[in-house]
Amino acid sequence: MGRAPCCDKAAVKKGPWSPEEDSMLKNYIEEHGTGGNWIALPHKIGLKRCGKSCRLRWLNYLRPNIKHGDFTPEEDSIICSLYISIGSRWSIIAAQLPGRTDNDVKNYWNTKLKKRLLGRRKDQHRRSQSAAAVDELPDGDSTGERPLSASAMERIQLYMQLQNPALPVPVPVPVQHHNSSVLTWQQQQQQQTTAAQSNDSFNSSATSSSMNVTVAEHGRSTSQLSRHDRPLLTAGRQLESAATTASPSSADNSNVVVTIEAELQELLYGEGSQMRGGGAAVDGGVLQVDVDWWSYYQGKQSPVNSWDFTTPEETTSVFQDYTSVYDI
DNA sequence: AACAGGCACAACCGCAAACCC
DNA sequence: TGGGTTTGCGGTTGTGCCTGT
Repeated sequence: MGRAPCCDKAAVKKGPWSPEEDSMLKNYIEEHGTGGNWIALPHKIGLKRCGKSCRLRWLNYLRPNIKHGDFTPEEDSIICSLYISIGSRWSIIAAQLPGRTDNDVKNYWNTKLKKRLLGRRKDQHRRSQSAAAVDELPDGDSTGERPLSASAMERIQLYMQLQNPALPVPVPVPVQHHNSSVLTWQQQQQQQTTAAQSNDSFNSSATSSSMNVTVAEHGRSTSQLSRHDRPLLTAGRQLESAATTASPSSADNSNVVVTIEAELQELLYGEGSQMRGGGAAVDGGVLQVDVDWWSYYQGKQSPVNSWDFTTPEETTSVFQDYTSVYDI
């Protein structure tokens, strides 16, 4: 006996929404709100739709102030930077882009940005080679090691290619236990749990203060946080924890992140391109980076980031967390 | 003009986390 | 505190449009 379905699938309409359905849903929510129960909502309205479908339609399309299409270079830059920093956390990335939804960002990444970034280096390294290697990886074993996710692999691939296009595309190697500085997946999970438990109040950390800014943007104080905001807090915790568990053995590449940012802009917009008067420029073969990017992370510019990377070193540590585990 | 393939976007699905009783 | 319910998220699929042949 499986999980109970969230709705009666036979009695529920699927597929594209009609303008009539849109207006019914929009009018009702604007007048009455969601009532705190999406499952019950379609019945109240008289819509033959699943509650989840209503929620998605509202959040991704009908909600006020939704932007569609035409991402700006600034948005491109934020998406790429955050993707490399934290992976496919689309809701978090979208939270930094006012008016954008996670679905929008995800689609934009998958259909355009990823191809733009990886595609430019494709001539040098056949991606099929790495794809085959990833396919052959085991699904994990009894020791609890987790295979590298496609997202993480992609990020490392991007990173390695950006760092040195001449290198072959890396193939992840499951962690060996000979190096005490390298944490297994289980150990990291354990440490993250411990870190979360020892930080229950979550008030005095940098994470909390930056969270407050984000929440304020939505017109609510921290005390008014609903559970819908908490994934952000959880993500902040996880990132904070990941930063502290990063391997110390691979410490000194604090400029990696800003270098990635600079190169991202080159890949996206061409060599020597600059944004907002900042970004990267190539000077005598050495990348000169104006760290405008970090002002996002430090709350100096809007939109403000919603977690607690306060230095490039911390984000770099998160990246190290991925690379160290797989002996890359 | 017809067809195939690619692309972009909307929508769905399954799972895990959070909530509530 | 445990179990059922709801929500949110990320991955995947479906569909319509566009472009090239």
